[in-house]
Amino acid sequence: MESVARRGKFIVIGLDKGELVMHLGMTGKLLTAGVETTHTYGVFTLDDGVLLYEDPRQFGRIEWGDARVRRLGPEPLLVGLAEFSERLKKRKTRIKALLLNQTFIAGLGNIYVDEILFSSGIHPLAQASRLSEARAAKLHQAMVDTLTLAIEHRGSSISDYVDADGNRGNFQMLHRVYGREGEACVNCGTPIKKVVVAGRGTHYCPVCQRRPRA
DNA sequence: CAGATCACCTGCTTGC
DNA sequence: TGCAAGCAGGTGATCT
Repeated sequence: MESVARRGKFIVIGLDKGELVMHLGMTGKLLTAGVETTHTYGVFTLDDGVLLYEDPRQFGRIEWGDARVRRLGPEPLLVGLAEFSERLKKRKTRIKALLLNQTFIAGLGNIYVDEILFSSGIHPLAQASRLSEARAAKLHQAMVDTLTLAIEHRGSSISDYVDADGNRGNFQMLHRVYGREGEACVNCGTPIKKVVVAGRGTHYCPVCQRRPRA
């Protein structure tokens, strides 16, 4: 093994034979300690130990080559406001669906999209191309701030997620809309709503995130 | 081509 | 208590 990198939700492992690209899906885990279980689908022998790949739901993938990675959009913590805003203008779809689209921007998942939209006061059904410059700027800032804070808290552990050492994250304690249906909005007290957008559970405050005009 | 929906799989929670 | 239905952090095939 010569290198390990991340791009979006993919882990790229450089080997002398080429690149091994992994995606953990929803329940995949790569562990440096532990024993094989019925859900262990890969065992990698390292010079100094073993790497176990577990994935109960089997939504994860391990493949050769970077074909998938090359199609990804920019990294959310690297893309500038100007480029982000330009890309938004070209898309007519609903902002929630667009932020989840990995070819638009890489690495955002359902939890973080809901939290980012809440922070920026944007309704999940808002049409991307119709966001004002000011709202696009707010969205960009919320994206950077939310991810930075989540990384500091080592991610969101709701049921399965742990890091490579088996440790849970803490960011779920700071979720303001995700998983809080019916609870009072931290800004205005209105009960948080949950609907389905782009096939995903979508949590938002109906007052702080105004529905766009049709 | 862009956008929307559904299928994929297992396990845990909910409600009767 | 038991069991079926519903739901879950993601994507990709397949429609329109």
